[in-house]
Amino acid sequence: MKTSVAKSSLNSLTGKENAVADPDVYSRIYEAVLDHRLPPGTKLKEVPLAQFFGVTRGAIRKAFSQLAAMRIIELRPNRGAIVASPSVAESRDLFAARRTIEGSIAETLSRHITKAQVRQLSAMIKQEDTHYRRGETRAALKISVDFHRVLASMAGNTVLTDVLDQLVSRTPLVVLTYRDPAQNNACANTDHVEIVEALAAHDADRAVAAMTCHLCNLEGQLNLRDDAPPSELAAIFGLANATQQPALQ
Amino acid sequence: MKTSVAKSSLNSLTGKENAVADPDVYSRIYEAVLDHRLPPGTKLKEVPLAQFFGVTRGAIRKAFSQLAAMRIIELRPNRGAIVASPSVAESRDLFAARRTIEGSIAETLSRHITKAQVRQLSAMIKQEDTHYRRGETRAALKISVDFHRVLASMAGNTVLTDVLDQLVSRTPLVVLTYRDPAQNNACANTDHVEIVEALAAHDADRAVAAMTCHLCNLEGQLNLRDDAPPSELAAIFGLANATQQPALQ
DNA sequence: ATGGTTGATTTTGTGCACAATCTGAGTCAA
DNA sequence: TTGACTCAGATTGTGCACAAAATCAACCAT
Repeated sequence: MKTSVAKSSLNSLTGKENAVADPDVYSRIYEAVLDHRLPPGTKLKEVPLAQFFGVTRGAIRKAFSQLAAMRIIELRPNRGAIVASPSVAESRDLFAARRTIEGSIAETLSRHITKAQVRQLSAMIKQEDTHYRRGETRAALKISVDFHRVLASMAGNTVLTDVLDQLVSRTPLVVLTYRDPAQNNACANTDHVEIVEALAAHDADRAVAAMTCHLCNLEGQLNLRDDAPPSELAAIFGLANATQQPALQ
Repeated sequence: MKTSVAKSSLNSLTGKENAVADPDVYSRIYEAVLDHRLPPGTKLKEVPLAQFFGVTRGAIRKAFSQLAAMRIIELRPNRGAIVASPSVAESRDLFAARRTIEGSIAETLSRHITKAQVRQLSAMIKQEDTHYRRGETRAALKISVDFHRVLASMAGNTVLTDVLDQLVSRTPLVVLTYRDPAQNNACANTDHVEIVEALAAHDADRAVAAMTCHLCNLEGQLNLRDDAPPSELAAIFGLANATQQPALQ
């Protein structure tokens, strides 16, 4: 098979790292989860994945470890990995945490944002818009996520940037899990425009408000009612359900 | 040797976990780093550690992986692990991030804190104080750290709690690295009292101010001047220095 | 039917041997 | 002395075989 060939060529390209997952394996699983090709609750078996990617179980294991750190998958002792199914409470907490952190980032950045940075952000928004118009939802979504990452890195606090990266990475999974099918997610591209305008005007209050509002809008588009009385039970059921019919959804 | 005996008994107690480090190995290394028995820059070799702890290299490796995720150690491909030596900029960012997150936590908690929770926090402060009076600095420091963790969990946002846990865990390493020897670190126990009082009074603004002030005080006790012109060079030098003379510091 | 038990099969976890890589002392030439 | 080169020893990375555990279906008793 071309298993060993693919592997060795990959290694020479990327360089192996101690306890750091092969970035390709990591991102391929991550993308699959975000594409809903692997819906929440799906069991991830090591051997099939290793064979499919042409790597050893060890490589899969490392990727699992990092995906679990990002809360993209859940690692259960002796029982393998499943795609995470974030609860309603956890999803709400995630957005609340993002409001806190990104509010702070918007405030900081509004003080020392440069014109070049404003241009870069505007370019991202334009690109995002182009993808949306062409119906390339996935590409647009990716840029939309990157927009927040870039914003964080521009603010200059590396610790907050790292922390936010974890939160931003988890968000698409939440969105896909609780996206309201009735509601068309006209992703608030105008929100991003408003944020950049406020930043460019060096108006901290307005920037924070715009960011908070944007995140609230995003959360508001989701179906995050915990009305179901046995909420925990429902989560378990949904989880077991997905495990049994992973290919059907 | 009792290697295998110690290992199997440990396993039966803790239960092995997929890609999750043995908690004992993890915390023993963590404690050693925080005790400055392993100063920043120290090389951590797998085989000696494995022999010392009576576990296999695999167990050490998993612990490394998690310690690296917490930024307690740094993992360099093919070159092993060293104790992290946080830069001045990173340390400042860490405190800034904590102010953001813990400010939010204080604000949230000030709204729905219960009397029982106030009692619990007061008890922790009292215990911390007792340890300080007895000169048990290490025990006191541990409670002091836990105080912030408990505060976060009381606020109820699990995502923010997790995120803050990472930051809080890294803080002692920063403090030990940049502690000003001249300044006696009369750890601001009174700060904690003030925070709890503000929370108990349901005064959000005062609680946020108290928390921010506390973290600023903590940071202010450190020697975080980046006056050295080649700051990056200084970091590298300090790092290499520590690597070569790990036992002397 | 329902609940519990057993055992074959699948899946995850781990130890070890070997491969790949790095380190540092030694050598030599400029 | 400085710099480049080489090579032995030390250290990290990985694949595989085996061990441990969970799963699932079949079976039995109630």
